[in-house]
Amino acid sequence: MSTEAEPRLVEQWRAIQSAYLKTSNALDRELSARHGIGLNEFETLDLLAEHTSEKCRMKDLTADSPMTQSALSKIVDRLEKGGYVRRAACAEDRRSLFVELTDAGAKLHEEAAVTHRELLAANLQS
Amino acid sequence: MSTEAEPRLVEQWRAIQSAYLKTSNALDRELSARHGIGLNEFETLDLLAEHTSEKCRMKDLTADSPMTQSALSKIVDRLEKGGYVRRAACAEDRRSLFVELTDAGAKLHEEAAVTHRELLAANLQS
DNA sequence: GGACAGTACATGACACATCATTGGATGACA
DNA sequence: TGTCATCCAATGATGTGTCATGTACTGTCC
Repeated sequence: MSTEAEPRLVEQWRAIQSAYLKTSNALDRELSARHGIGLNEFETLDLLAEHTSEKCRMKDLTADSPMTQSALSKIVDRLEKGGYVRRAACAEDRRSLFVELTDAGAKLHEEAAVTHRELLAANLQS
Repeated sequence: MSTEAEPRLVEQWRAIQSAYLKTSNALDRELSARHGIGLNEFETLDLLAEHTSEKCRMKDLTADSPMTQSALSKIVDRLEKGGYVRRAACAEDRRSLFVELTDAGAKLHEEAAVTHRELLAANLQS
């Protein structure tokens, strides 16, 4: 709240902003070039890969992702069209849908994860 | 490069991502609600306000902003339509355009800057 | 001074995110 | 059981960003 704190906040914000934009642009560019998916697609695959033990509903994705429900629906559309993901009916609650990685999706995720980590290493100071 | 460094990188990345998205969403939302401009519009006004001593060409904006030249052209369109900014011919180089804050633009910037700092304080840990 | 590469900005086509809404399923309660 | 509020997911309209390109001007080099 003090007036003197403000310049530091603005600096801190610019640092975050710059780090985020630089890194996410690099990630998006390289993931697209090497694997044909954008950053948001990759992160969705990543969520699915973490959820491997339990079935993952659309609403679980929505809960764990910063993206909108609407956006996730369209991302899953694209992933499904690419054959990386499959929507499966949910017997217990017919409003819900399970989303599962296909084998191709698991493979893609594994490969793209290498690129992902590589770029984080290159763009973030450790 | 070491394998052990990777989890830390991923954590660091998620922290940046989360801080950025949370803060930029809050900024965008509040700036829109209270002042009718988005975050990128505000940051463009901010650049113009800093450049106050010298005239600012479109290309200076492009150099100082993470945005694309194309995006800036459209942002300036919107700001101009709102009466916050004015494009002025540049006699020395007729390809160039000066971009100047109008009085309304300076006033808007001043007001919005308060909101901006307030939200930074609320969203960033200091 | 004429040709031409390079620069400054605008614009059109396109990608993708959000918001608002819809359709269908569920659960609670009279 | 019928009604109704709520929930899950998809979809259409819209806004805004990028890329590729167009238009106009500049400066250089012959």
